[in-house]
Amino acid sequence: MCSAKYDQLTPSQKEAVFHKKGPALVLAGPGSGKTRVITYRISALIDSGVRPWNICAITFTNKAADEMRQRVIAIGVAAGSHISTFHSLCVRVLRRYADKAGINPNFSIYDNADQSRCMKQAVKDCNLDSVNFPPARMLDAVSALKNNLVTVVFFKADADDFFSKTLARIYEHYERILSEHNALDFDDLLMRTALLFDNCPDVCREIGERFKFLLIDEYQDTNYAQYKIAKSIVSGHNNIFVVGDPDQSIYRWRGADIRNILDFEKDWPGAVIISLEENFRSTPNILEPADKLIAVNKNRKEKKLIPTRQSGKDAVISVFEDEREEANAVAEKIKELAEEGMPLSGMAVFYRVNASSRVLEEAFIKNKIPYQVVRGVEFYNRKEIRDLLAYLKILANPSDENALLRIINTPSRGIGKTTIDRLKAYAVSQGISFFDGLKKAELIDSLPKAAKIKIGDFVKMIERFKKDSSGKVAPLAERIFNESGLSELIKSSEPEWKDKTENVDELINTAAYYDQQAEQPSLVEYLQQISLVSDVDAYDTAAERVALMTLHAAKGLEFEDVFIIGLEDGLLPHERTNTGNEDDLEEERRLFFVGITRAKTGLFISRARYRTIRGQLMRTVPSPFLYELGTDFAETASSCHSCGSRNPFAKLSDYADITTGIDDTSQILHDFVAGQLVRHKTFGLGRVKEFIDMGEDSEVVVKFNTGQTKSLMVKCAGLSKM
DNA sequence: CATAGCCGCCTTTTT
DNA sequence: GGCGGCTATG
Repeated sequence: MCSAKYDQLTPSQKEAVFHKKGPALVLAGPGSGKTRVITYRISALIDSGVRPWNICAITFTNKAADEMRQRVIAIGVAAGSHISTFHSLCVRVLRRYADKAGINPNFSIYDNADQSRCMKQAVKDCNLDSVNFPPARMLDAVSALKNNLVTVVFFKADADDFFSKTLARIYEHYERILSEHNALDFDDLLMRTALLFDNCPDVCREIGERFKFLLIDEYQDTNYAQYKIAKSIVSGHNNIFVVGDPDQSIYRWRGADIRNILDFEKDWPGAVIISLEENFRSTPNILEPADKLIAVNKNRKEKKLIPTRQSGKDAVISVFEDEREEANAVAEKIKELAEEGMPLSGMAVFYRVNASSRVLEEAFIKNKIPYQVVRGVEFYNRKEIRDLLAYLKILANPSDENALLRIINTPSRGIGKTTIDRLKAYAVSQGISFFDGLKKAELIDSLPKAAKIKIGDFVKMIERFKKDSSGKVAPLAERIFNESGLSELIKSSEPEWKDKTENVDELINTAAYYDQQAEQPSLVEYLQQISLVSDVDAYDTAAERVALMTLHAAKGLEFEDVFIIGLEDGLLPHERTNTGNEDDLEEERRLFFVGITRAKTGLFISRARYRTIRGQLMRTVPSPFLYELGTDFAETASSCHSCGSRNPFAKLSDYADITTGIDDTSQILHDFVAGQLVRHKTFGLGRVKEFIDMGEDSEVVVKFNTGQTKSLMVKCAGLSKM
């Protein structure tokens, strides 16, 4: 505590940073210095004599981990503490204790694409059709089970109704396929680690001794498996220190359980609770509407956002004709701000769904504004990248059938579907892996001679690569690219061969970077690492470019000026959450809240009257959230209404009026949209379920908040649109 | 067996 | 509007 470096902390921040031992929960609103508290706490612990390697800090993304590492070093602490995400930590643990976890340490990590492939197969293997049992839904269900540490055996024993029993079968088959491929999915990483700790007290103890202090950021977004992992690690000493904000919990759909943070005191008796309510990021102009919005959520602990900054410019809500006008206006406003001196890196545009980035990109290109779409995984989803990685994966893990099937005939080498089917049948009949089946192709009677030769050549090539797969990754990747025929394949793809080559070069660069930074480069480790990259990981904070990202990706970031587009019912809140489930709606509200509170001084919210959805131009309904931002806010806008500024094409700076938009829609009486909010004189608020267009005699089916559903004649019903 | 073209599907958010 | 999978054709 000797150092002046802690002087700038507030009293509550200091209380958190210098918390000695035992469990502590830091309830911290947006912009209150959460990450700073963890960073300084690492430093304070080390100052007090704790060895760096006895500290484990968990962040939400790899990007956040990288930044925290740099900050820890920047405030004068030598590196050495373990800072990573839960998933990365689990991979390390699982590799180290693979035998005790009952897995092969060279496991592949299966991403969404791999998972759906396996799930499709699993559904098929159960002789079920994918209409009644959509693989995507089954995957969600299995993921939820894994997040709650429900194993196949456990779930099977519990399944009593038809659906559960069927799901249990699907789950079992899916797990079998994964294990045959020697693969783990994202949820497995957590579940297997949690179960390992449960089953092997010695491993648990060893980890607990290694990590004498556990710090977790974004604790509101941890799921049950992560909670159990944390609990196991600290079981010997209870030195758990978590930081989070229940109002920023936006990953419920992924199993995040807000009770982890709400029940912290119950879980760890004697826990110290520290609140950080002061906001150092945003002006009151931004915090006020944010506060009013989040206050609408019923399922929450009340908490005020206390501004510490001076008032600044007003937040703005604008209406545009369609998504192109909206995107254009955003681009123009950004250009204007840039001309006034705002660096491009200080501005960001947020949207609910990734698909929204397209229109924005076009507008940015047209306006010649440098931008970056923050979407890291996209790179790894490119065909040429996946192909090259598949070669590497098959070397690291020959059981990885997904990888093998991907490259066995890429580039074409005359091994077609029939050959593959025969090979597969043989492998299954012999109870060996697909790759081992390939090696024995000579013995398969059903295969023509030509096919055997081709397969033999392929196997020889893979074995050749395998011989130098033990050292650095980059030279191996380069060699495979040149010798496998991938390089020619790409060169022959006419218009985009240049882009593709650049992408491959980029991949080889990342491999080279890995080689250089790793103590002992290993192909397996490299592959496992890149499987865990997240969207934000690709975000180049230093680049002088405007950042475009989803609201989810925006978590933990901050910008001087923030644009949030598409404030329309069905988009934000998203229609998939219009299930009548209040919890889902509240999560969407929190998502909007997270977006708003990323802004330091400028907040520009917008919506479009029409939006192209699935290639069709649709009339939209304003997001109900717009009405929750507060009356002052709405009045600011309507005062402009009186001055006659109603031009929907106005720049964002010329306040368009949100109430104008409402008036506009309510005047058109013969056109309702399913999902739309309406009000009836006697039944009150409701949502349109169906619109039956019969001109003057049109009917509309409305489900009212009272619970009843009514079919009404539009011309007599006197419905007003909200 | 390869390729092109077509049909029909889905389409939230992500480690 | 984009992709995966299927089919028809070479």
